[in-house]
Amino acid sequence: MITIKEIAEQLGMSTTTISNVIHGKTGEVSGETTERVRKFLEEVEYVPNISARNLAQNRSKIIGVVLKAWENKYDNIFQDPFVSEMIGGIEKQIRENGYFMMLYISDDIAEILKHVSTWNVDGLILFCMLDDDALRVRRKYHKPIVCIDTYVDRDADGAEEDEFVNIGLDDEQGAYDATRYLIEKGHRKIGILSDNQMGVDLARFRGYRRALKESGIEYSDRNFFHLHREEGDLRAGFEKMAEKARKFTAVFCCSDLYAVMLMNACFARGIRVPEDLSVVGFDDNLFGKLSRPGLTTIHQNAEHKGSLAASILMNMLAGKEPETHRVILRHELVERESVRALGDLLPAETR
Amino acid sequence: MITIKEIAEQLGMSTTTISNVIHGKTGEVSGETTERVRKFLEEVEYVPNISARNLAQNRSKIIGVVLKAWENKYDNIFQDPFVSEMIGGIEKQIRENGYFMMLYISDDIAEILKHVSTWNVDGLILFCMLDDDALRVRRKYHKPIVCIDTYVDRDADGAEEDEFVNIGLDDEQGAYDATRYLIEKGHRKIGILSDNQMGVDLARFRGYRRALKESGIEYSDRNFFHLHREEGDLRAGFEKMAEKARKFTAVFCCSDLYAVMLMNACFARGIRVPEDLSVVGFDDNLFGKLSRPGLTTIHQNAEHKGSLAASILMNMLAGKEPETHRVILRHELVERESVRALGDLLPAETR
DNA sequence: TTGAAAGCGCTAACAA
DNA sequence: TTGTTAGCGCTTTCAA
Repeated sequence: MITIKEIAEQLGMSTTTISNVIHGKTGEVSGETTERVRKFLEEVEYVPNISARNLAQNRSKIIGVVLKAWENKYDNIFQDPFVSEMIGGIEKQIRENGYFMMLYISDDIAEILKHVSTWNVDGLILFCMLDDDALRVRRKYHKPIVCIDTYVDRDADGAEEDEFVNIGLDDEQGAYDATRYLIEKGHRKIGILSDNQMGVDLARFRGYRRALKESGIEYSDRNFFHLHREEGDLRAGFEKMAEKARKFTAVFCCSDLYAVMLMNACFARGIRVPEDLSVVGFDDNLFGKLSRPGLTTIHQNAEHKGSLAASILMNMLAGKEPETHRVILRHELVERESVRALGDLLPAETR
Repeated sequence: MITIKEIAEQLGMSTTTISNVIHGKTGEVSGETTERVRKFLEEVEYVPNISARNLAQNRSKIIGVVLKAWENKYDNIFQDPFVSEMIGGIEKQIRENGYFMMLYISDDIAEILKHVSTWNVDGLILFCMLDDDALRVRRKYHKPIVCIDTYVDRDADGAEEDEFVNIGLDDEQGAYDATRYLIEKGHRKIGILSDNQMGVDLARFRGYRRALKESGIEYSDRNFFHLHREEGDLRAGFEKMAEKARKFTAVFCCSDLYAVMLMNACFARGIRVPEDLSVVGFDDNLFGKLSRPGLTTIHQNAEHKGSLAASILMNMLAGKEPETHRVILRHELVERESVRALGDLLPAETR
C-alpha cells in the first residue's frame, strides 16, 4: 500500500498538495500539478488508509446499526423478514451516501456503548430498544441517533421529547384496526399472540384491548397467547398455541412471521384457517404475501422504514436539522383470505 | 474520551505501563501498579480508540463480508432467507470471536477491493462470486479468504486449487437427487426454474440434466424457466412462469423462495400444487417449511454454512492452516407435500 | 519494572 | 500555489 508521503517524495511535492488533490480542493492547487498528481494516483492505485484518516479527522464514516437482542426474542434475528428487509433498506442508503455500515447485535447497552465509542461511530440507528435503552444511549453518545420503532418511557428519569428522531407506526391504531376488523366479521373470542408485552407489542396490545372494550367484549389474561422459546426453538411453543386456539375463533398476531407459523401449526393438527380459526398478522411481508391462505394483515413497508431512517440520519450528518422528531408512517389493513366472517356458512354446511 | 496519555499523566506513569496493563502483559508490570492502573481504567471508563490501535498495529479487527450483487439477481438481497440466515450465522460467529463485521454489497470487484484495502480488513468472507471474481480478489488481497458457494473457473488464467477455502454443497448432486425424485414419481415433463445459469445454479442445472439424460428424457431449452425481473419486480416474471408451467407436470426450482413464489402464482391462476403441478425447491428454509403445501426440497443449513465459514476464517486468523480447502456440506432431500406421484389418481378422480 | 520516543498514515493550520 | 510541521491515540522498541 503506497502512502501519501511516498507519493509526495516520488513526485517531489509535499503531502499537503497530494492530500488537496485527493480531496478535490483544486482551488488550492495549480491545474498542472493537479493533473500530474491525479494521473499518478491512478497509476499506483492509491487507496487511502481509513484508520489514519479517521484518527486525524476524529470521525469514522461508520454508521452503527444496533439491534438489541432480548432474551426469548430472536435466535437468528435475520430470520424475521421484517428485520432483514429493513436492514437491506438501511444498508443500501448508507452505502449510496458513502458511509459504511457496522452491524452490532447485543443485549447489553453498556457493551453497545463501548463498541460505539471504540469505533467512534458517526451516527447510530437503533432498533429493538426498550424502556430507557434509547435514553441511556443518548446520555452517553452525543452524535445523531435515529431510532426505529422505539417507545420511550416518558416517565423515566429525565426523559425529554426530541432527544432523537424516532420512526415508527401508530402501532396502537394498527392493532385496533386489525381487531376491529375481526369484530366486524362477527368474532368475539379473539386472542392476541406475541412473545412479549413491551414496546411495540405493548402498543399493539393496547390497541387490541381498546377495540375489544369498545365492543363490550371482556378481556381476560387467557386471551394472551404468550409465545415462549424452548431451547431456542419455537416449534413446541406454536404447538401449544395451536391447541389453545381451539377455544377461540380468531387470533391477532403481532407479526406476519408468527401468524404464518401459527397457521402452520394449526393445519398440522387439523384446525383449518379460516374455517375454524381466523388469523390476522402485522407487517405484510413476504411471508404473509406468500402464505396459504393469503394473510390478512396490517401493511407496513419494512425496507422503506429502514431506508428512511438512514436517509434522515444522513441529512443530520450533513448538518440539517430534522424536520420532525417523530415520524409516524402510514399503515393499512390488507384483506386476504385468512379471516372468515362468522355469520357465513362454512363450505361444509353448504353442501 | 480519555486517552492513554492522559491516564499516564494523571497517574504519573508512562503510556507504556498503561498500555501493558490494558493488554494484560502483567509480566512486565508490578502487581501493585497493575492494580492501580486497572482500577483507574474502570473508574474513568476507558475505551480504546480503535482507529489509532489499527493504525499502529496495521490491522483492523474487521471481517469484510462481501456479497456480489448481480444484475437481475437481487433487489434487496436480504429478502432471500437463505442469505439473511447465513448472514446471521456469520455475524454471531464473528462477534463471539471479538471481531467486527462490515457488510459490503457491490457488483464491482474493483470497488470491493478498494473498500477492503481502505479498511485494511483482516479477513474476507465472499459470497455470490462468479467466474474469476474470487480469483481477482485473491490476486490483490493477501489475507485469509473464505468463500461460500463459489465455483471457480478452473480454466481461468492462472487458476489454482487451494487458493482459498471454499464452503459449498454438492449442488450438482443435490439437483440430481431432486430431479431423480421427480422422475421416480413418474414425471417426465420437468422444468427447471432459475434466474441465471452461472455458478451454483449452473451446477444445479447440470445435475438436473444428468438426471433427465439418465432416464432418457430429452431436454430442450423450453424446459428452462428463466426468471426475469422487470423494474426490480418479480411478480410479472412469475405470472409468465406459472402460465408456462401448464405444459409441464413438475418444476424443480433452484431456491425455496422461488418455489414458493411459483406455487403462489400457480394458485392465483387455478393451477393446483401438487395436483396439477409438482414443485421441488432447494434450501429448505423457513419459506419451504411454512408453505402450503409443505415444500419438498433439498435441505441445507444456511445458518450453519455461514457460521462454519466464519469459524474457519477465525482459525486461519489465529494462524491455523485450514484442514481442507474444499468443504462440501451434506444435503438431503426432505419430502413434504408438493410432489404428486403421477401414477396416483387425483382426489377428484377418486370421487 | 518503568519510561522515552519513534512511528503508523493522514489532515490541516500556518508559513513561505 | 506549495511546503513544513504538529498532532490524532496507540503500540512497541530500546534504553534506563
